[in-house]
Amino acid sequence: MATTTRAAKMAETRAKLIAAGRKAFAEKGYSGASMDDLTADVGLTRGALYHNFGDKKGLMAAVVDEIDTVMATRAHEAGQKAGGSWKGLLAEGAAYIEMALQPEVQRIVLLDGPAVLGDPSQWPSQNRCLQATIATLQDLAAEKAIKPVDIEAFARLLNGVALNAALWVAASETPEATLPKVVAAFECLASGVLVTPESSV
Amino acid sequence: MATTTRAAKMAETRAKLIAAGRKAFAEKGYSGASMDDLTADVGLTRGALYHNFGDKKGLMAAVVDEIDTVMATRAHEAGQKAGGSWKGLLAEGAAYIEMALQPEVQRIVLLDGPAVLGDPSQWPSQNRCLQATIATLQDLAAEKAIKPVDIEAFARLLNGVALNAALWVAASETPEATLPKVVAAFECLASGVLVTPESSV
DNA sequence: ACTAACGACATACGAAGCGTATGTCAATTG
DNA sequence: CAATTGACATACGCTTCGTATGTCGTTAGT
Repeated sequence: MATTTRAAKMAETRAKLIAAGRKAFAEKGYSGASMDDLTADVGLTRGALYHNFGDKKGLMAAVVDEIDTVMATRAHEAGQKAGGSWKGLLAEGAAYIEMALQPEVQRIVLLDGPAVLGDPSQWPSQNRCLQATIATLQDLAAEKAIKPVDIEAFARLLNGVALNAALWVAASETPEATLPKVVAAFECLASGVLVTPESSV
Repeated sequence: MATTTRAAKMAETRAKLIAAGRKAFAEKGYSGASMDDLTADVGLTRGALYHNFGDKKGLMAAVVDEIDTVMATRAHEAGQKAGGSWKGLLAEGAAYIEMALQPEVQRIVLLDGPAVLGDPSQWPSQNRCLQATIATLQDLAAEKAIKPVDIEAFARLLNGVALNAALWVAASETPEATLPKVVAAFECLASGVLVTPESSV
């Protein structure tokens, strides 16, 4: 396998471009990032970019998808580790909030992403994460632990809260002090769906 | 008063530019809106724009502030009309969701605004709206009707839910059918703060 | 094995758009 | 009534995006 196949080489350039885009978009913002510069940073030109991703927005979509997918899996894992469906739901939300504190996530996924790619609820990666939340809520519904609310709507709102919460925490002057208050408020909001106050399912 | 004073004339050009910006930003998006075109639409040039607002972002800030201020007052009025603090909180949220269904609000305030101006929680107009929500929550706290949660954090999250909810409703295939489900989910989330389930304070 | 087609990427070109520097004219002021 | 100020227009340079064209290595067909 000393011979690098062409497909592998192309995958490598794609990976390099995504990495460069991730860095540039995070540091300069989407509109501030120059395609000439970011391709040159990895020893390529815009030719490679337009061949692989179509246009600037295409690279942005790839970058967002990568970050978002990692976030979804991490949140899901956090939910699995917690004991019980209800604890899992809270852990999932907390994990989201904490991940969204990274400047890279803030700038790319929360601020520029919606402007460039449109409503996040339409992104394929967001939908993946949404499925996890919906599954957890369905478990709770099976246990008769929650009110008869539309599960998809509730799940979308819950995810939205987590992202919004992170946005505020990061922008606050003292993020460390704000974080626990926000997590508490998040759990308070989420508990609205429970039939029995302070349940521990 | 047949003589138009200079200040009034300048205020008029400002108003014309804001109106033109509102239209262009809503139709083309922030990055797609050309300053040459939008100023020409009201019989001016970019000279007037850079003199009055500094740069493109300056006009965007003025446009967002105008829209956001109207939204805040409308939501506050809706809250006042409802009977009781708790009903008022729900009415406020519902009003926000419904206003955010307008394409103009969607595009300018929810999608492009954060990318151009940064985290919405830092906008002066958003803070005005936040104060209203906080005041309502403080009323509820005085009535001992809610849990001892950090009021500012809860208020920010609640506002975030409303905006996020609207974003999803507008993007859904059948907004009319989705709206009631979302409002129900919103009320479910908000009820998490109550000490007594299904209160009617 | 040799040539023809194809794919991946580079280079060259044209078209906007933004921000600034400079110009102009009316209105105010002393 | 002259001088200055302020509101806005015009002109310019710079950067950037997207595409159209070119090049070279690789694969396929015989």
